Parts: sequence; C-alpha cells; structure tokens
Amino acid sequence: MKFEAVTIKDIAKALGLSTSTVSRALRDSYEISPETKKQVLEYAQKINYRPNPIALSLKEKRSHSIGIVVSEIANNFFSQVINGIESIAYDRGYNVVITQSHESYHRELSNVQYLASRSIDGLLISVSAETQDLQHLQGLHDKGLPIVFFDRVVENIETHKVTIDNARGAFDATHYLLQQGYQQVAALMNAEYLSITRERLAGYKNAMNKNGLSFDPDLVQYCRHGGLDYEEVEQALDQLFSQQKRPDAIFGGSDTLTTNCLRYLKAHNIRMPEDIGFIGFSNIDLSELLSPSLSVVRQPAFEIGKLATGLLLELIESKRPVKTFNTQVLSPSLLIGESSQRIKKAKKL
Amino acid sequence: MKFEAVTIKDIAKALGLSTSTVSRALRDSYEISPETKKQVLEYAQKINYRPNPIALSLKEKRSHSIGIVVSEIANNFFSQVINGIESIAYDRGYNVVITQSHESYHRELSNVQYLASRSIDGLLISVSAETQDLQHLQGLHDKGLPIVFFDRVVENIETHKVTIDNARGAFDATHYLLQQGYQQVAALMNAEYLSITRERLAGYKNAMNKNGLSFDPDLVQYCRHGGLDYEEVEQALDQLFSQQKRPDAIFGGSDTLTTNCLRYLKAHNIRMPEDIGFIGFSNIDLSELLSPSLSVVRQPAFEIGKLATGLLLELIESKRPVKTFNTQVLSPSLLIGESSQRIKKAKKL
DNA sequence: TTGAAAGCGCTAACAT
DNA sequence: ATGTTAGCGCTTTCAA
Repeated sequence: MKFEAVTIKDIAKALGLSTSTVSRALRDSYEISPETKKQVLEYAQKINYRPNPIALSLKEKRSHSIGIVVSEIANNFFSQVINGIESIAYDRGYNVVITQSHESYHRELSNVQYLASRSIDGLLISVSAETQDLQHLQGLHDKGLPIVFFDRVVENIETHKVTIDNARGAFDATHYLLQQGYQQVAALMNAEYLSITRERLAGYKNAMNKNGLSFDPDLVQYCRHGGLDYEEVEQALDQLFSQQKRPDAIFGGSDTLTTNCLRYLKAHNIRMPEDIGFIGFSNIDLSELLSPSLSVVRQPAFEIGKLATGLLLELIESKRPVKTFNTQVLSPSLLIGESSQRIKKAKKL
Repeated sequence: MKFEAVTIKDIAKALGLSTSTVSRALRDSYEISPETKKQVLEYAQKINYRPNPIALSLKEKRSHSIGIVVSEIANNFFSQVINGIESIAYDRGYNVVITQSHESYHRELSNVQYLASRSIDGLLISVSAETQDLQHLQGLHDKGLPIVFFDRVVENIETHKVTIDNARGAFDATHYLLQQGYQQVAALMNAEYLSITRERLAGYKNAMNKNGLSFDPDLVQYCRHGGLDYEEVEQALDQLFSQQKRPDAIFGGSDTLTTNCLRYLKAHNIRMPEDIGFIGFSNIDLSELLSPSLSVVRQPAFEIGKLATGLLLELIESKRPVKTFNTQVLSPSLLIGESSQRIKKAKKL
C-alpha cells in the first residue's frame, strides 16, 4: 500500500504545534487549551485525519479487534455464530477478524499465530476436528491472551466457555427416533475426542439405555475430518450400511455430517423416513424445504456468538486478572419434520 | 494482550550483538559472517522467535494480508468465493481478512476503512446492495491501493474485475422457463443499480424478446436490501402475486433471493412446478435435495475467488504501476431440476 | 563484518 | 498549556 495517510505530524506542521500537543488535543486531554483543541480538531476533520491503528497497536499492544477461528464459514451454524459475534463486537467498538481452520490442525495453528501476532485483544475459537495438542492455545492463554471457547470447547484450559447441552440435544433426537419405533439408530459423529462428540455420544447412549437398548459400537461412525469432504461421510455410511445390523435410523452429529448424509441417502436412493429415519444437528435455514422436511436439533447459534463475545469483552476489559470462569450452557431445540416420522409398514399377510 | 513476545532485542542482548546484526542475520544478509548467522538462527529457533508483523507493517506499510468485503458469508456463493481466495492467498504467503457488509453501505465503508488502515496490501470486494457512492473505494484506488472487484463490480473504477456472464445466466434461465411454456415469468431482483442486477435483467429481457414477449416492468421486483431479510422478499412477492397478471414462473436473481423465495412459496403453499415454475441463481449445495429439486443458475464461485486473488496479487506484486486492466468473465451453468418442469395440465373437457 | 542511529505513527513521562 | 524525548519492533542508511 503505497498511499500516504495523513499523520499527526502533518497536522502539527501545518498548525505550528508539536505532535504531542496535537495528539493530546485529539484525545481531548484536559491539558490543552480549548482554542488549540478546536483548531486541531477542525483541521484534522478538514484533512480527514485518521489515526493509524497499526502504530497504535505497536505502541499499546492492543488493537481493538478480536479474532475468530471456526472450522468453516460455509457452515450455517458458524456463520450464524459469527453474526452473533459481530452484533456485539461492533457496538462495543471492536473489529472482528474471521479465519477458518477447515478442520485442519495446522491451519488452526497458523491462524491462531497470525491473529496473536496481529495483536488481537482476544480470541473466540471452536477448535478444529484435528486439534488434540493444545500448546498453541495454552501458551497464549498462559501469557494472558483472553480466550473464550465456544461449541467445541477444551477441558484443560481454564477460561469462559459457551456451549449448548449437547447431551440433551443428542438424547432428544435419539429418543425420538426410538420412540417412533426405529430399532437400529446409528450415530454419525465428528472426530472422537471433540467435546461435542463426547457429549453428543453420551446423550445418544443414554437414550439407548433409557429405551432398553444397549450401546452398540458398530452403530457409531466417526469422521475424523468432521465430514467436511463428502468422501469421508460416504465411507462412514458405506460401513454402516454394509454390516449385518443395517441401521433403520441415523442420528447426524453435526451440520456438515447431516448435510453430507442427506446427500448420501439421495445418491443411494434411500428414502426418508420409509427406508431410514433421520434426525441430525443442523442450523440450515432450509430444513423445512427439504423433501422430506428434516427433523433437526437446532442450536441457538446467534446467541452463542453474542454470549461468547460478551464474556470475551469482559475478560479483555477487566482491570485485574480474572480468576473465576464460567461455562454457559444453552439449550438446543428439537424441531420435528417428516424425516423422522416412522411409517408403519403394512403387516405381511 | 499483555503477553510479551520474543524480540530481536532479546536475541541481541543474549548474544551480545546489536539489533541490526541480528536483523540482518535473520534475513540472511550477505554482510553477516556465516558463524554469526548460524549463531543467531539457532538461538532464534531455540527461543521460538517470530517477527512482529505489526512492527513490520508500520515500517514497510504492507502487511502481507489482503482484505475481503462480501455482503454475507452465510451466503454459499460468497463462502465458496472465499474458499477460492484462501486457496491462492495462503500458498502465496498472504493472510486473508474477511469482513461482511450485510448489504449495508455504512458497514461496507467502515470495513473498508478498517482494512485500509490495517495496511492490507490489497482489497477484494463485492459491493453491498446499498452502495452507490464510490468515494471510499475511489479514494483508496487513487492512492494506489490494489483493488479487484468480483461479482458486483463497479463501472467507474478502472481495475481488474472478475464476474460471470450474468446476462447469459439470466437469459438461459428465463428462456428455459418460457420454452417450458410458462407465460408470465417474473423476475425477483437485487437492488436496481448493481451491476449484477442490470446484467441479469438484460438477459431476462433478452429472453423475453427472443420468445416474442415484450418486457413488462410489472413482472420485476427489486429488493433494495438484497432480500437479506425475509420480509423484503415477502413484500416483493406479495406485490407480484397480488396483481392481475399473476406470474406463473419466477426467475430468482440471487442466492439470497432464491432461498427466501422458496421459503415464501412454501409458506403460501404455492407448489413448484405446478403452480409456479422456478429457476434462480443459487450456489447452495442442497439444491438437488429440495422438493422439488431446484433448477439453478450456478456460478463458478471457487474459480471466481481464485481468479480474483491471482489478479490482485499480480497488482500487489507488480514492480511498476499497472496500467492495463482486464475483466474476466466466467460462465455460469444452468442446472435443471424439477422446479422448472412445466406439467401440462389435463385439457378441460 | 558489525554497530549506531534514525524513522515508521503514536503516546506518555518528563520537562518547561 | 505546550514541547521534548523516548520507546513500541523492525529495517536500513551511514559509519566504523
């Protein structure tokens, strides 16, 4: 960028003042006389002066911007979270820098380092499906960078966290399918060690138990890469459908998994709800427009973003180091469509 | 951000060298002896030194990052474009800063100013639906900031641009509907003065003419806010459906418009393709999963992002001022689903 | 081959 | 009430 911005120096020179006087005048310091202030302010206005945030960041080691790391912005859940984040951040005078990990640990690492080196004041992150090593976050956290986890949280870093009751969302979905009379409810899940996977799986198991069924590991498939690539989901589902105990219903463990699962069912001409019942986590806004309309576990994504940002700004703006952290748990909702409505088959003669 | 990063100074102190020597050693300057270099490099490695990009930006007035402004990341088209952008940018050593205008001129302005002040090396932008005044972009362009427009381009700023053949996309869609026997094809469009609106409208008109129909302004509705809010689309469609010449088909002029239009049709129980034929611009990846499956004009979004980024980096890295600019025009594809298949009504007896 | 010093834009402690 | 100076981390001219 070659273009020269107007600086304090220009103003100082033009007005025959020192840069510090100008600086103080601009920040309305009590030490500056009203006349000087007026003069400076007017001239600054006239030549459209804007402080250089880079210089400010360098000096103050803060930037009034917060960093976001999500796996995919194309994912409705995350784009809604981001809208929630922006809705708070802008009002409070913060800019927002969005990055995507694409479920890659290395990309996450690189993004986090980039953000940190750019003097973001705080970080909002939902870790990637590949992330197990937390050094990069632990290190920053230890050094005092405010971090709030949302959605996919991690256990070992003590800070504010915002999630939903994942176990309940999964329980409700699975329970509903079982109550409908489906017998073999498979679970299509994200990477095994993610918080959301563990919690959702717990809900799934719990529903099985409550319905008198024992947990069957063969009915669970994990997508280590979050099912971002269709092929991964395809493989998982091929596996599920190729075994003896063919599932008659599926619980989709995330937005991406749900979408790719639908694509699979369509491609293989497996009809919902006749051939298979389905309920999945999803924040797509078209679920009622699908055929059949989709039963989904919906997360209050916008709220999650708002809440997480509120907590982050609290950390950022706190005068003294924050010692007590809390984990906010919001509620998902189960929205029933046609995909989970078991159709009683006519009895064979 | 309180945490202290390792600086060149630390290295210098530890090794009993001057900061300038360290700096030179790190950038492998010919002036530095091999031993010193080795020593510095090893120590830097050991303490995990990372140059502070903020300091670099301040000094060099460039940041190795590029700014993006789109209306909505939740829009599939844009998120795909962004993925295309990232695919090139990262490989070439650039970071990417994503911002959303939410179709608001003021938000766009604020984002552009933020990005510019953050020393982005170049800007990729699809202007908001509200944007008519181009001062903010013209000014930066005049000062030498490399800008590449994509999707919604502007006429009066001379630089590289990447679009698709919007007129053809709209023509193909409209023509197809007319050929199917639909008579009253309405057009649901974005803000009137956007490049994409003008071009798509031209294609629409052209198709009308080619099919022996004259253009009827009553069949066109504009959404000044891009149809981002459902209410805006609702109003537009209420208007279309309330008039005498009730449309029997709709051409949806953008992703957002298409999605919200579908929602409207569902809400009003208007069935495709029986009650109304539909083809719209859309990059949603679920179009085949809808009921009925959707006929869409699909844009090569990822390609657009790649191409635009390539051009931008060309501008950024060019030694001398670039004088000749080109406008790349990619091709949309018409993908036919069920929503546009006119069902011949049984003849009345 | 290395070091000292200036400067990028800004703020703030320390004069005056 | 205003100015001088130093410093944030880094590069780079100039000097040694």
